[in-house]
Amino acid sequence: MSETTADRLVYRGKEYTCGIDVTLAVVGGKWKASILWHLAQQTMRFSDLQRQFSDTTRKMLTQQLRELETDGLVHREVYPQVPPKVEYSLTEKGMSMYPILLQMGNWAREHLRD
Amino acid sequence: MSETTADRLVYRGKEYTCGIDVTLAVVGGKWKASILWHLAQQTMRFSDLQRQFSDTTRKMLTQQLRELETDGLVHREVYPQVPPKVEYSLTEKGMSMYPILLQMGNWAREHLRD
DNA sequence: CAGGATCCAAGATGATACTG
DNA sequence: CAGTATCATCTTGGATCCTG
Repeated sequence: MSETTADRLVYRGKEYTCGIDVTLAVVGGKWKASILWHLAQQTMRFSDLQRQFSDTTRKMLTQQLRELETDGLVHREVYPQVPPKVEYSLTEKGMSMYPILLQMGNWAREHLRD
Repeated sequence: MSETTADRLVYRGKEYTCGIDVTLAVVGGKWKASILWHLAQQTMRFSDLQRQFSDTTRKMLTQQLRELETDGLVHREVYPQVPPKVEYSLTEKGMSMYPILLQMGNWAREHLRD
């Protein structure tokens, strides 16, 4: 992330009005917060994630994981064997997001009673 | 927000896998975080917000404000006069989100260097 | 001034089939 | 097992015009 003029931020070629929006761009995608939460509990194989997100297509899951990997929050470890084995885990950067995710969860429970 | 079975949450008719996703649904919309941040600084008229978000259409701004109002984060005060005057401010619930927004902004600055 | 209504383009997501 | 490719669809966001 780099700063330009008058509080404008640039991250990966896109402009944002504030850091909050950058964070939302990184963790706000569909399923991303959930993925991060699950990976914070334990390293998981792709098939484990598929089980957790049974109503999500493989395509979406893969896509979101790739983006999280690109942003450096998730590490993807490929074991060169047949059948393939791929494990996903959080990087330090990913871990650093965890406390904020917890607070977001708590906020919903405390403030959004129907 | 209410709980159903196996960690499933329901908020305003939609199902979510966790509270984090509910929070993201509420504050993750386009411009919403920015709107909340600005309103945390001061009450603003619609025209003030238009100036701040000059590259946003009235339609989008109105839509996002309406949703924030529905979710109880923003208060909309209409003054019955001609020409109309409408002021937007944060509710207590909206204010309660502010610390988390700040943390999200800080996280981006600390962890997302290009 | 502060919007609402309508139509359309673009982007995000889903279904399905195929692969090393 | 862990994907990719392609096509269809559903949802968002923008442009434009109208109103009390």
